[in-house]
Amino acid sequence: MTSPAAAVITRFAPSPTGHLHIGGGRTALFSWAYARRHGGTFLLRVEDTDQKRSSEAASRGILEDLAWLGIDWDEGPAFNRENPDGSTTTLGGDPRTVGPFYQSDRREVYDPFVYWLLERDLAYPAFDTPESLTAMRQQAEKEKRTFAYRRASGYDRDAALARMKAGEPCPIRFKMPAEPVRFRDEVLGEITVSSDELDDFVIRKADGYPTYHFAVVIDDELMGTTHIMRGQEHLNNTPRHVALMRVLKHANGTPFRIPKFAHLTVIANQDNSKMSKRDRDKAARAKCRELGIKTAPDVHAKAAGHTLAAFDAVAPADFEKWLGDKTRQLETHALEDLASVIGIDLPEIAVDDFRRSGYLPESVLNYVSLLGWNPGEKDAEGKDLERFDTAYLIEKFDFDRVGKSASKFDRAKLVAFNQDAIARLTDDEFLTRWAAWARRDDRETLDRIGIERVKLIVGAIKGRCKTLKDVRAVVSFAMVDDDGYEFNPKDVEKHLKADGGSGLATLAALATKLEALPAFDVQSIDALLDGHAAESGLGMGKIAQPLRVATTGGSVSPPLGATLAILGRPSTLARIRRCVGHAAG
RNA sequence: GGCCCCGUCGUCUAGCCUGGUCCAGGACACCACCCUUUCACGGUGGACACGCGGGUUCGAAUCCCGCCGGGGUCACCA
Repeated sequence: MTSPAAAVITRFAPSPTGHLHIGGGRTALFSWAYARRHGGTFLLRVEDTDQKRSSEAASRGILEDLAWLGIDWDEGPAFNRENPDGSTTTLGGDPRTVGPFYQSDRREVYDPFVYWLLERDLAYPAFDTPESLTAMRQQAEKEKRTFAYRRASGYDRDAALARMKAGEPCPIRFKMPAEPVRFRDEVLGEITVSSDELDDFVIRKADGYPTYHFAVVIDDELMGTTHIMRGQEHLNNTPRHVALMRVLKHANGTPFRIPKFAHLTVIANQDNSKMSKRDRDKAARAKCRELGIKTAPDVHAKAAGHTLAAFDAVAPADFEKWLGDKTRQLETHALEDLASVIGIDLPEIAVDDFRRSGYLPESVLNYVSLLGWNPGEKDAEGKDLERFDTAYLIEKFDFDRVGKSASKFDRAKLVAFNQDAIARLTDDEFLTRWAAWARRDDRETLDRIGIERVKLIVGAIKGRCKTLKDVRAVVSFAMVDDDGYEFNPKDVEKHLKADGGSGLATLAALATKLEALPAFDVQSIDALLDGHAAESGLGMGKIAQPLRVATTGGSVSPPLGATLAILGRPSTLARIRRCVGHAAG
């Protein structure tokens, strides 16, 4: 038995300002895996102390993102996750009564610690104006040294306390001890920061809310966190937190513990810029500029065949503002509408972006866990082991194999992982997964093709899909009306009219046979085609390509059995008839 | 700019701690060929890296120093 003191408690503490970023997803994954590996507890805490930027919707979105990934939290906000079998599992809860888990609901938790510090002059109210703060910063910059706010030498503590007690709003700052801070990071090693670099940072804002620095320290202590994993952008904050932990005590005199830290590297774009939600808007904006799009009507002018429902919900004036303002973001679906019109793939940044693009959670998890970590094991062929599931991750994950250098996100490799994961799915699994995905993210294909028709040809199309979204492209020829597509002139020439119209003759013969075929399914159609090839002495190419041109307009489509089966007999025959007429006329 | 962190193929990385088995291994991407009714899939093969300069050593991707390069951070945001 492990003693309670040895139990591992990890947490993920997002701030709800939008969907979960892929980097946050990796942090959550590692924290979760570490807790699972040690039979510990993984908890979720929502850091919503910034009233202006936090939202209820974003919190819910992050919970959903985590649940979709399959990362379940033992403690934290309650969430009902729907399982594939239709049942639901409730995530979260508060068995140790360490909640609530929204920091905005914990305000009264922080104040006693603030007062405790205040009484001992380890913290103090500050009354600087924003102007004087800016002036100090500029002065420091001019002198080429780090700006670190320190309490002025003439500070009148009694007067300041009196002003605070009189109700004057003011931030409260922590009085940073003068000694350097040294701590050990599980991945980076020993880190030392001179006290010159540390400031008397704010622990409680004038609005009464604790700052992030204060709330994390208090909450991690109260919730018993033993291991803190977070992005490397927090590395510079850690000395502040450690300094606080060293002086803070509970009411009964017990000092705070110092948990173990592990700072994970940043995930960057290929050009080394930080992956940011704005990258999606940036990509779309650049393409609009390239195409000369300046107004909403310009978008409509190019919209042939594309739905613009979400885009049209955006006021034209707002769209124009968006075009000229790098800091603006378009609503998710509006942006996707726009992207399909201008013909670009938006870079996925948030977990939800990957979900909507049709990636499987297991491949996202697998790929992302390899960014900055690797198991260091070989597979049966002696190659580095790269493809694994979360059970394996849980079994192997530890800090000693976490990398120190930043990594770039390579979408192509993710795609390869996803393609592989899809290929390993059984036909039934694929169908179930696709249907569940399409219900949320591709209603159009689901409605127009329908699960039953996809089922007919699932075996033939599964291997052609790199993502679930690709089903749409693979069956797109079946989504148009029988007279709703063009015949590619070059293909008509090459496969139908050449050789004195032999392709057309084949088409006519095939139409008759197809009409008489007892069962119009993939196998029967393939058998019929094989039979015709043997009988006529023609190569398969001479048979298949004319049919493809006739039924899809071009020379590229899934294997013919599948192509014709999903169209169904009436459409197939109607399309052949139309084509013959077209080529003859 | 100050401080902190990092530096192996285009990208993710193994190897580095405990120097020789590394004229550096794997994966993705790329190129070629094969398979094939198209497009894909698949198969086989190929090209591709130790940032630079010193030092230590019989021997350095591995240890030390310097330089250069990249990233992070400098809020009453988290």
